Amino acid sequence: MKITPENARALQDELRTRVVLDEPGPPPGTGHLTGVDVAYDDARDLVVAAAVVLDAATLAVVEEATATGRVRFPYVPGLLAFREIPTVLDALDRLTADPGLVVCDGYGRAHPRRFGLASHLGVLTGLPTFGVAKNPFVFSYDPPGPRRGDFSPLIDDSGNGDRTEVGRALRTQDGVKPVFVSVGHRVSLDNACAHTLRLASAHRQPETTRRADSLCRRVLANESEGAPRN
DNA sequence: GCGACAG
DNA sequence: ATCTTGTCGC
Repeated sequence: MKITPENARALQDELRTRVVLDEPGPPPGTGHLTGVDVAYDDARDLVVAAAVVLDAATLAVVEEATATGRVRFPYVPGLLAFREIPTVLDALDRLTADPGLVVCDGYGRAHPRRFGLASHLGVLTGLPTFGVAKNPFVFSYDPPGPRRGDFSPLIDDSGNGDRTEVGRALRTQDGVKPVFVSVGHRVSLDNACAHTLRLASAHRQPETTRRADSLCRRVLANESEGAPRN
């Protein structure tokens, strides 16, 4: 059956039962960290995904891969994964290196049904994943302290009086707006935040996201100006 | 019913 | 996400 915005929510509820939340994940500074991101050209119906593997100890680029596809799903808040994941999976498949821990541009558990992009990608690939988003989406938080490393809980208070912690607002640079970290698959929140801080030593956003973002934008620009596609 | 709402 | 130049500051 084709996935539509109507049945996508039910699919999320089903896939959510496969998320693993009781593993700490790889310790910071070891193995590989892979950033994934996507860029769109809606007018030309094009989508380009990028996967960039970094050495966790040095943050040096180990390998890059991209994939191009057609836009198959509209942007619907809460259903972002269905729009982004097909092309992201293609890009990951083109990697030779072990992706290690995957860092997504968006949410994991911080999602209306606790199954954001990072959770979805983790379940589909089996890889440890977490998400780092630029906005708090529908959640609330008290501003963390002003220094790099300060954080506060990201709260879902949409329920019946409950205030579930779904992630963290994490300050990655002194005096700069925090990023919003949440667990995807097979990683603890503490560990995800530790990785994020290491990856964001020079900028607000983690190096994984910055690298993947610039790569898919670059490729999309080339594809749009008539370069041969694959 | 209407508006808000990751990217 | 995307549309978009110069400009302020380290």
